[in-house]
Amino acid sequence: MTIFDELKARGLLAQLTDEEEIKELINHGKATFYIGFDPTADSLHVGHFMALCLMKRLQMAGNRPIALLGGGTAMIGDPTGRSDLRQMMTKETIHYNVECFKKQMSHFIDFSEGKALLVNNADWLLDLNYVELLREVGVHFSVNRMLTAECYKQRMEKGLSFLEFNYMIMQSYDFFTLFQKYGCNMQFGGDDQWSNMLGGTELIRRKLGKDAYAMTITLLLNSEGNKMGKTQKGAVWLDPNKTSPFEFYQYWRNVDDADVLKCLRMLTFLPLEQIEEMDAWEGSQLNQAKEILAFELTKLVHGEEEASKAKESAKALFSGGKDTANMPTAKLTEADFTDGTIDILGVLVKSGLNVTRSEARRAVEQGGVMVEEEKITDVKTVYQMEQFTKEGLIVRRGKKNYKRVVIE
RNA sequence: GGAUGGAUUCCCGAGAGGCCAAAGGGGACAGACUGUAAAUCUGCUGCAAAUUGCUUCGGUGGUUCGAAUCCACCUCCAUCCA
Repeated sequence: MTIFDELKARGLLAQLTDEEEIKELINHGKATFYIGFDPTADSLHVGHFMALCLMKRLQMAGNRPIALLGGGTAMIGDPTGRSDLRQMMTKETIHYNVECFKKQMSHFIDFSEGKALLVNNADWLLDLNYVELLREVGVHFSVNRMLTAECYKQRMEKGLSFLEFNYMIMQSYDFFTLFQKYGCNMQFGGDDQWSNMLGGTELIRRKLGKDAYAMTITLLLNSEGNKMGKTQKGAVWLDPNKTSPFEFYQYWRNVDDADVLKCLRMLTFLPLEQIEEMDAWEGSQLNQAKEILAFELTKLVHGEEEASKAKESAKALFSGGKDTANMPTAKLTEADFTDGTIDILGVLVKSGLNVTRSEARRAVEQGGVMVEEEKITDVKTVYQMEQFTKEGLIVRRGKKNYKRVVIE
């Protein structure tokens, strides 16, 4: 199976500027392609992960990837898919985020010996001369056409600043620059980037009279049409300090039935034949597929050892096992106790299971809190410091939130 | 620059001097049912030393016994005019 067919079979391809040409290039390892990542946070998230996987797949097929860090474009802020202005980030924040991205990316992509490149568009965007840019690049863009672009549509009602309006031009200029500097002939990105990417191919055609290609990958949406990888608390991060391997595992273990197969196809490297077998599974059997999904992804992001740990502790918690060694742990200090005691609300808040005491109180009152498999009904329940030594106490809030609480 | 309308809790959105920690919906959280799923039903949703107290309705000041509600100024947003 060719790489192109595989991508297609996995449902990754969304839009392509020239299917035949792109097929030819990537199947024969003749593509030098780039994917842009704007450093809007200090860690990559699931959306980035998909793009990195695509990079990896194509790299394995002999193509050369360029990871473009948007140190310059982040100064502007991509308005795509946003209903309001992004908060402007300081240069320091952007710089810091760029460094974080670099570190994380090197886990996924082999940058050694020029097999892949890592560049930062701050290197060319920041020194641009305004008037010169307008004359060189600005002439090639029609405002009328830009305004009809999908990515600005949502903003036409709420307002779009001139700053953000220029984002497309910056991204187009990136492609143009990479094309000239590194012979980068293709750009990939999320499907929401389509219009920005077309801007680039158009610019290259107009300025150089040459062809470059663009291809978007399907956005990973759940059955309700929301982007996956987002929780109430925010994104699912790849940084283990922001989203622990256990939480990461649990996120995928808990996807809707309707989304499991799609996720397996799009996110894992499991052979398609194996995934097709799972397609026949029904009902509670899907839980196995979810386990596989969660394990595979955790393995890719955090390594096999962490993945096994996460799997074991999940098993222990939900299937009555005894292994508590790998359960997420919360540490209390002596300062958390008054006269050697702490009440249940204090335990819940200090362990991070609840944010406020009011919230913790509600959880207890509604029968959602268990300590060592025993339901707590009294808000005033008090614990002694000694009870947290050694193994500590296993505290549960709701069905899926567990912490082993120990004293330091 | 001018005119008009607007800003309410996580989001949408009622509220038009006391009965307002603020209707209703969504979301989140908890319970029941389940398969760690979905759907459904129930509860709950500012904070706390919790039959009470404290802080909230864009900001600052004012009127009043009492202000989300009235007044003044300011900030931001939308629409129209320039």
